[in-house]
Amino acid sequence: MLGPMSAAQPARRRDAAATREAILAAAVVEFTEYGYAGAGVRQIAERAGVSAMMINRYFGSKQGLFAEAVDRSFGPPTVVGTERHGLTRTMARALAENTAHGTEHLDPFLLTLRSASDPEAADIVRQGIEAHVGARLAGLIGGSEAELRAQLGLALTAGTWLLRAVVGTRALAGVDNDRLAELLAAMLEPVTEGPATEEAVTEEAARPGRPAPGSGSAAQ
Amino acid sequence: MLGPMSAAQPARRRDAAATREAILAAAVVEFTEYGYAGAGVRQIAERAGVSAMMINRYFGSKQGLFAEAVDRSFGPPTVVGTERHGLTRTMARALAENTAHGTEHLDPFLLTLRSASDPEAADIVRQGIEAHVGARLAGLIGGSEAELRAQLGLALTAGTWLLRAVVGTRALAGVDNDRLAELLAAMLEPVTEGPATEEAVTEEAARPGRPAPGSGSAAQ
DNA sequence: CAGCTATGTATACAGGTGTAGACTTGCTGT
DNA sequence: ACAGCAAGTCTACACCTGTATACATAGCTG
Repeated sequence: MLGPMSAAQPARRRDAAATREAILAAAVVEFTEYGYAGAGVRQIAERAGVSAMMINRYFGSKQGLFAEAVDRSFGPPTVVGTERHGLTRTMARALAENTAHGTEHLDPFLLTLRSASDPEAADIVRQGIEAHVGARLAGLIGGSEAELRAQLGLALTAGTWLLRAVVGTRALAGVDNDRLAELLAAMLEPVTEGPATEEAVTEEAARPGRPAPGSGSAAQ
Repeated sequence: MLGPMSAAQPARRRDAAATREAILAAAVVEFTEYGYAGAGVRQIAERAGVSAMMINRYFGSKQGLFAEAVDRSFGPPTVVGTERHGLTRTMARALAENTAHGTEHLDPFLLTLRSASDPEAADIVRQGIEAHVGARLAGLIGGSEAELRAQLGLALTAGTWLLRAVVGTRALAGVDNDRLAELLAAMLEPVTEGPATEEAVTEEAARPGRPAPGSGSAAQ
C-alpha cells in the first residue's frame, strides 16, 4: 500500500468519500516523509490524484488536514503492543526493527519528529501523542507515575527514530537489530517494569547484571 | 533570554571579523529556535544587524552558514561532562535541568531535532553529532560498543528534548526535575555503566576540534 | 587630501507557499 | 432528456524564500 504512486489508480469517478479518503491517505504519507512544513498541498494533492483545492474543500486548510492525518497516523496500535506481558521486550524489538535502514515503514513517530518544530503543528502533535500512544502505553504500565514513565519510554522511542532512521548516525544505523533490541530493552526496563527505582543508581556501580526479574526475558 | 539583544548593538564600525562573528552567533540562535528550514536569511541578518546578503558574502550560502553554526553549537562540551566518574548522574541531571520549561537554554540538541528533517541539513547534523558529542561521550563510556552505547544515550537525550521541551507533553513538562533525573539515570545506566570492560577507557578516543573539511572556511 | 578597496546596502528575480473566487464538468432525480 | 447541484479544476493573488547583480560608502594607504 501507499506505494510510490497511489495516484496511478484507474481514476475514481466522482465520489466525495473516496476522494476525501485518498487525500487523507496521501497526507499521512507526505507529512510523515517531509514534515508539516515540508509537505506542500500541491504535492499531497498530486499523490491523491486530485487538484490542490480539494484539500481546502474537504479539510478547510492545510492545518485541518494535518490534524486529521495525525489522528489517522496514531490510530492503530503502534510501537507498544496490547499486552502487558513482555511489554519491554516487545517494544524494544519493534523499535529496533522499525527503525532499521531501508525499512520505509511509515511511523507516527516519524511524522511527530519531523513536524514538531513547527509551532502550528506542535499542539496537534502533542494531543495526538498524549491521546493515543501515551494513553495506551500508560495503561499498560500502570502505577502512579504511569504517564510520566510512558512518556519517557516514548522519548527513547522518538530519539531512536531520530538518530537511527532520520539522522542516520553510523553506529546506530549499522548495529544488529538483536543487539540493539537488547540494549533498548535494558533502557526501557526501569520505566516499563519495576515501580520502585528510587536511589541506588549512583555508586551502585555493580555490573548491571540484573537481567529482567523472574527471568521473564523470553516474553514469547 | 535570546531576546532583542544582538541587533541593538550601538553599531559596529566596518569590521569584517566582527560582522562574520555576529552573523554566526545570530545563526546559532535562529537555527536553534526555528530549525534549518524555518530560519530565514533575512531574519538571521536582522538579528545580526546587517543586510541579508552578508550571509552569502561571508558564508557562501545558507547551507554554508548552517554548517558553521552546527559546528559552533556543538563546540563547547554539552550534555556530557568531562569526567568519567558519576557520568550517569551528571548527564541525567543536566538533561532534566536543561529541558525544563521556561529555560530557554540554547542547546545543540534543539538545533539537531529541529533541522534533522531537512535533507539538506541532515548530513551536516550527523557529522556534528558524531564528531563532537558522540565522540566525547563514547570516549567517556569506553569499551567495544562505546559508540553505539553513546548514541543510545544521545537518543534518549534527544527524545527527552523533543517530548519535554519542544512538544511539551504534560507529564514530562510537569514533573519535578529531581524525580526526572532519577528516572533518566536509571534508563541511562545500562548504556553508560555497561557490562563491558572498563579497561579501554584509558585511551583518549575522543578527538574534538577538527572542524570537518569542507564545512569550514567560506567566502574569501 | 586623493583614491582605491574592502565592506555593506538596495533592488530585482525566479520560484515556491497556502488559499480565495470563478469556472467547468459529471452524476442524478424527475 | 433536461435541469440542478455536487465534485472538481483553473487562474490569480499576496506573500515569502534564497541569491545574483548593481550600486554606495567607510576607512586605510599613497
